[in-house]
Amino acid sequence: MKLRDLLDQDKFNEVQTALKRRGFEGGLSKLIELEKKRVEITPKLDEMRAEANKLAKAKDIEGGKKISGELKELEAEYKDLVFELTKLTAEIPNIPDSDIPDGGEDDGKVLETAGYIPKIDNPKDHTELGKNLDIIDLERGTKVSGSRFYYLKNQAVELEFALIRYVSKILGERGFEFLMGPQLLGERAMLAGGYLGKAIDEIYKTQDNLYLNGTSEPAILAYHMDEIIEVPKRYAAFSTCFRREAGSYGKDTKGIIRTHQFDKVEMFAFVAPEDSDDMFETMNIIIEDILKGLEIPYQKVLLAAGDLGAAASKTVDYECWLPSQNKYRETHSVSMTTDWQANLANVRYKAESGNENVYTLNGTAVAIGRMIAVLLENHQQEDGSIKIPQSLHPYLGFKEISSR
RNA sequence: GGAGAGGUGGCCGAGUGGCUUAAGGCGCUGGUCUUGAAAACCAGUAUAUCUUUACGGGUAUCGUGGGUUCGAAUCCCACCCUCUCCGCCA
Repeated sequence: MKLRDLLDQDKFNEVQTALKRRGFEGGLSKLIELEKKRVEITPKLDEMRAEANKLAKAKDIEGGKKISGELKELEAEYKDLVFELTKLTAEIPNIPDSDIPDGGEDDGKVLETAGYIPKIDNPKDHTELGKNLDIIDLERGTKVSGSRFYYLKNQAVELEFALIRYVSKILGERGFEFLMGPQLLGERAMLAGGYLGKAIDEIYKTQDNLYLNGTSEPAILAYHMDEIIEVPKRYAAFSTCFRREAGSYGKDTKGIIRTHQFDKVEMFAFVAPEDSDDMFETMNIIIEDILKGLEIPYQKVLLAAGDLGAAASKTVDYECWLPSQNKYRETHSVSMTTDWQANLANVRYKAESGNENVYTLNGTAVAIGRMIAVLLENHQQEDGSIKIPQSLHPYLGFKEISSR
């Protein structure tokens, strides 16, 4: 969406109504007010500059002096306007897709349920399983770095590597290029990704003004920052992810479901707008392939408008069955971000009508911590051992994890 | 971290206050010539934004942000980045 389109009253009303669905009320009218002003003074400014240039060329010192004072004032005003506009623009979240439900966290719509829920009497949770098998050490993680940190050990570490290779194979076959990049990111990358607005409390910041990424998404987006690229481009990136988990006190304090640090393979795509729905579908299919291969029951949930991240217009969460909690828990998520991120990161492609912003999409391929928890719990046996699903056998030297 | 040198169009590179409308070269596109190609020659070749039915025209951009000046790629200040050497280091 372009700012100028909002100068049209009908369009403005439409956008404002749509944004209200996701709980965004203020800001928009202020933005329009400033934009109107900008559009008004731009030609004036250009004219005055043209005049000043003419005088300078003619070496008219008197006339030049006269105009340069006024010019400076107008330039200062213009600069303030642009600064304010940039700030406000970044605060406006993406417009929610008209297909998604109203409401908040509890109003997502279950689209599909797949897989068979395993029959386990008195299922142990992954914390207990991990401890008994000596593959997850939470106590020492806490000793060293505080709550929400953990060590993976032995077969759990191998399981991580196997999961990475397993999803990499699937992603490679789908034409994804692999990326590993910086995990400390500059301000512009984080801003463009949509992480410095409402979500800023989730992000660690260093004394060098670099931010620890909470996902590799902003690093991939910023890879093509200020570029005109060929579309489509598909990337799969591995990164460790850091999250402050501010405001989630008391939630998931046990185990490795919600931690300050975990590893993840992320999908990201730059596409032409007309191909974005297909790419969204592709990412969904990939996730479903991955989960089916791992023999994990899951449900697919279309998030409600009030539950979206700033950049997203539409998000589908995948929730895997967690036997110890007797419910589905989020492990994957796919988001359509339309041109929202590309607008801030200035990523364009050559369209027929000229250079246009690309559409971007992102989705989880595998978030290791949660996936290990889900695997351990769903594939636990009565004797406390873990049966490894067949799809991972090529990447592991064992077919089960047991306490010797 | 210390010392020095730098940052100019897609790339190389000239440019120490107005003759720059950023020279020249390379690359790329089109044309002439050719059976075809190469070479040669000719022409074109940034982005954003405003304006115009169109042709065209205006403005901004020489790492970023300020400053000096009628006028800045050029002078001043701050910051960022790159390279070389030294130190430290998986």
